[in-house]
Amino acid sequence: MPPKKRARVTKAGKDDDGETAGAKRKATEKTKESTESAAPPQYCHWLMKSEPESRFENGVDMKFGIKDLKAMPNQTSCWDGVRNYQARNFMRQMKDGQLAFFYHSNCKEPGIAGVIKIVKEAYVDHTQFDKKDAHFDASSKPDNPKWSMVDVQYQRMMKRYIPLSELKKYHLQHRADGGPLKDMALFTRARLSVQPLTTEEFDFILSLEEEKPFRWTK
DNA sequence: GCCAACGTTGGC
DNA sequence: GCCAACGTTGGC
Repeated sequence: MPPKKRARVTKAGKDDDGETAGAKRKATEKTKESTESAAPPQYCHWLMKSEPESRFENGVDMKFGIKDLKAMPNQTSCWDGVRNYQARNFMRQMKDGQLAFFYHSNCKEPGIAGVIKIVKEAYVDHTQFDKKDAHFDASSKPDNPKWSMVDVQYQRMMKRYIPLSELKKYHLQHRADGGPLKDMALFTRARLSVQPLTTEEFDFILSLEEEKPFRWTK
């Protein structure tokens, strides 16, 4: 039922519980004496990247901008094609009703285009088994699927587009003065296509909608 | 189109 | 389990 979309992420390693070697090592150290419930911090806001301009991968157009989501039935789509364990694990943490920014990547002017809502929590990404899909994963078996997806629904456009360049200026400024974007994953983990935002980061970015585009003040 | 950053692979 | 080679992301 959920319509189709494409998100793009790297192929990743073979570890079937989905941690990189480094992350796993850390987790093991951490959970040695503490119990299972040494849970990761719970995030409730997200940023999800997708490409609004045409680009062909294995003969398939990866274009899926916020307008494409809005044009879907019920303005809803599954977020398939994520093939990176960190990104997948963040999707598995997502809860029904949480909000995310729809980020336009790999385009003329990258930036945050709008707000979307998680409307279905993580379930099996069927495209991993589809040989014709750009993100087919021959190493994933139906009895033990590797990759998950969520469903998202369009909420609204940003009142104004928030370009990456502007976010970066705030990031640099906040690194110096301790402001809310000082550790934003968009800059500290630039290649992650699904990333968490703290409430402070999310609220600060929303507040930018009301501001004039950033200018350096002398 | 270039290429830096970084994640993954595979030889040893 | 190190690490060089390779592949991908995504800004510019």
